[in-house]
Amino acid sequence: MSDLSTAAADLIVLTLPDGNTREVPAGTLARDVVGSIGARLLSASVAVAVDGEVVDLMTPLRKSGAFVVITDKDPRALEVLRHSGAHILATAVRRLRPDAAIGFGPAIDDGFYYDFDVEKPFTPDDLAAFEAEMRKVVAEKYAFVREEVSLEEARARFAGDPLKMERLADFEGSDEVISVYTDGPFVDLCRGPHVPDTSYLKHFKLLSIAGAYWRGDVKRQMLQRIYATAFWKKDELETHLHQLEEAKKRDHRVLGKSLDLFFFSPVSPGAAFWTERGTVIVNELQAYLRDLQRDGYQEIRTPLLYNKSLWETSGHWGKYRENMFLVLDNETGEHDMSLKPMNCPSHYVMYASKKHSYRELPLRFNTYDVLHRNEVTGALSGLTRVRQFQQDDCHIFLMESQIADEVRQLVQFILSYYRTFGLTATLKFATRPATRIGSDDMWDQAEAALRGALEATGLPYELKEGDGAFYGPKIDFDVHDSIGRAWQLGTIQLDYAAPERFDLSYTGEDNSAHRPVIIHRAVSGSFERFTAILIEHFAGAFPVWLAPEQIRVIPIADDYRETCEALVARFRAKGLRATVDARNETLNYRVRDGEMQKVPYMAVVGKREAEESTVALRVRHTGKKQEILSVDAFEARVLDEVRTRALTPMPVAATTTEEASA
RNA sequence: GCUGACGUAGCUCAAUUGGCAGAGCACCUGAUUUGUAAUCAGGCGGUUACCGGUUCGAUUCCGGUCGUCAGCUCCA
Repeated sequence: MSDLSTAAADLIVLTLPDGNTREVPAGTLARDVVGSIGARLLSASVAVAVDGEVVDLMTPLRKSGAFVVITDKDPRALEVLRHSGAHILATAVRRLRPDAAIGFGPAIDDGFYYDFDVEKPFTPDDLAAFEAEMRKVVAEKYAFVREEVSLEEARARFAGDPLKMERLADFEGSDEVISVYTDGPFVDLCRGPHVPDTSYLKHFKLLSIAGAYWRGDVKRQMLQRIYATAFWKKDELETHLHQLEEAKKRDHRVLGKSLDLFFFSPVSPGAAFWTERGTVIVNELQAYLRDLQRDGYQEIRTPLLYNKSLWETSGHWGKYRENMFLVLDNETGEHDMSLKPMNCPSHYVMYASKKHSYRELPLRFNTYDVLHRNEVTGALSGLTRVRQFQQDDCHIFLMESQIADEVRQLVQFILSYYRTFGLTATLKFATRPATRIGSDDMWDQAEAALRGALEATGLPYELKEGDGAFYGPKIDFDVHDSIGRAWQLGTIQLDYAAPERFDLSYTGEDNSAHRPVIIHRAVSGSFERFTAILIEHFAGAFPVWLAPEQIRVIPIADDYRETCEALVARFRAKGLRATVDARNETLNYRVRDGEMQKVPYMAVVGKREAEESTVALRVRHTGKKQEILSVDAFEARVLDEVRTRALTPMPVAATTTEEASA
C-alpha cells in the first residue's frame, strides 16, 4: 500500500484527442478521468486507451500519454465486449456445471470462446441452457471488478482450478502485473479489459461446441470449447447470423452437389470425383495457366511413384513419411515405395539428368502432376483439404544474381492471375527462422531480394519474422473466401538446401561448376482448393469462360426445336458450351431451372426470333430484363467474353462477397 | 489422429415412449405446346451407411467399423 500512496503523489498528464490535457494524480481510475470530460461520454464509454493500450474504466492510470475514450463505435470496444461475453459464458457454465474447470476465454475475429475441462462433454441441450443462464447473469448486472494481486494471492484464489494454476506458474519470476476480474459469483485470472458490468452484453448467441487441446498441445487433455458471438446492436447480430446462413448456401460442398461439379465417395476418402461439368472448370483453369506459361516455361511430367532412395535424398523419408502413401514393393516385400506428396524431388532429378549452362537460366519447370498426401481423417474437408490433388507447380533454377528480377516477375504473375477472377490477396513475407541452414550472407541476400521484389509491387505485406522455411525465406499469398476464411494459395520460396542435397550444378561463364538456387512457386495452391474458392467466390455463378454450360437455348414451343438445335450446333462449332432445353415443360419451368443451374446466358427462341434470326437473351440473375439481339451479335459477344476471360456476366451475388469478408 | 454430433429414396428432410418407413423435388409415362423463376395426372424408387448385440419385434437402445460435419492439431 505504501507503494500506491507514494505513486499517488505523482501527477500524470493525459492528452485528449482534441489536444486538451488532463493532469491527474497517478492511480486515478480511468472512469474518473472520463467522467471529468463529460457525464454523457462516461455513460457511452466502454473502455479507454492510453497510448493505444486498451484498459477498462476501473483501471488506475499510472502513466502519461495520449488518452482516448472508447465508445461502442470503436472496433476495439467490440473486442472488449466479446471478451466480457466469454467471462459471462463461464459464469453461466460454472453455475450449471460447478465441476467445470476453466481454461482460456478470449475474443476472436467473429466472437469469442471459452474452454472448459469437464468429465462429461457438453451437449447441444447444454448450450441452450447455458445461453439462458447467461441471460440471467446479464440481467443481474454484476460489475466487472478488477483487482491486482500477488502471485501468492492469485494461487490462493485459484487453488481449485488446475488449469489456472498451471497458467499462474508462467508468472513465476516475472514482474508482469497479475490481475483478476470478478463478476458476481465468478472470478477469473485475466488481463482485461472488460466492460463495466454484465448488462452490457445484450446481443449474443452461442454457436457451437468443439474439442480443443489444452494450450493447443495434442499431448494434453482435450477441453470442451464453446464458440459464441456478440454484437452491440441487435441488427448487427442478426446480420452476422444471416451471413453465416448465406455463407452456407455458397459453401462449395453444397454448390458442388447442386451444380453437379464433383462429389466424394467413401471408396476414396479425400479424393474428388469430378463430373463432366466440374472437369470443364478444372480444364479451363489449367488451359489458362498453360497459356500464361507458354513462353519461358517448360512443362514436364514425372512419375507418381518412387522408391525410397529419392525420399531419403530429399529428406522426406525422415521427416514426412507419415504423410506419404507407402506402396509395397513385391521385390523387396517392404513398403519402400511412395506416391509423391510433392513434385520438387522429381524436378531435381529432371534437372540433374543433363548438364546445364548459365545461359539456360532461369530454367523453369512447371507441371500439373497429381500428388498424394496421407492426411489424417479429421483434417479432410471438401475440396480444400484432400488427399489427392494437383498443384500448378513450378521450380525455377537460377543464379543468385537473377533472384530479384525473377521474384518481381513471379509476384506480378501470381497477382495478375488472381485479378482475372476478381480475387485479392494479402502478402506475407517470412524471414529466416532460428534453425536454418546457410550463411547469414546468403540470408541477407535472399531476404533483400524477396523484400525488394515485394516492395516493388507497392502492395502492403505482413512481415512474419522467423517464419521462413529452414532452407530459405518465402512470400505467401493469402486469398480470402466469401466466409472470411483466408487460404494460403500462392507461394514463392527460395531454396538453397535442395541444390546441395541433390548436388545440382550449372556451368558458369568461367567454365566451372556452380550451384543454382531454386525457387518453388505455386499460384493457385492446388486446383482442388482453388476451384473451391472460386465456387464460393462466385457463389457458383461463374464468369462465362469458366461456366460448365455457357449458353442454354430454349425453344418456346416444339415448333422452334430444330431452329434451337441448329443454333446450338453453330455455337458448339465455335467452341462454346451450349445446350438446348426442349424438355416438355413450361417456359417458366425451364427458365427457372437455368437460373438455378446458374447458366450465364439463356437464349429463348420463339416465333419472332426464329423468323428474324435473333434470340431473346436472358442474362443470369437479371430477372425479367431481356435483350433481343441478333444471333451474330450474341455469338460475337460471348466469344469475346470467353476470349478475354471477362468476369461477365457479373453475378449479382459477387457484391455480397466483399461485404462478407469486410 | 483427438473431442463431439450426424449418416433414412438421386437431392432436401419426416417417422410419438422400440410396433407395416413417408413427403417434396428429381426421374419415368401420359395429357398439355407453353413468351421469361415450378402445368396437371399417374408411376418407379429403401437390406434406414456397414457389421454385431439386446428384444417377441430395432430407423429408434448398446458396441464396433467406415464416412461426413464443427473444431483441435496439421496444412496446398
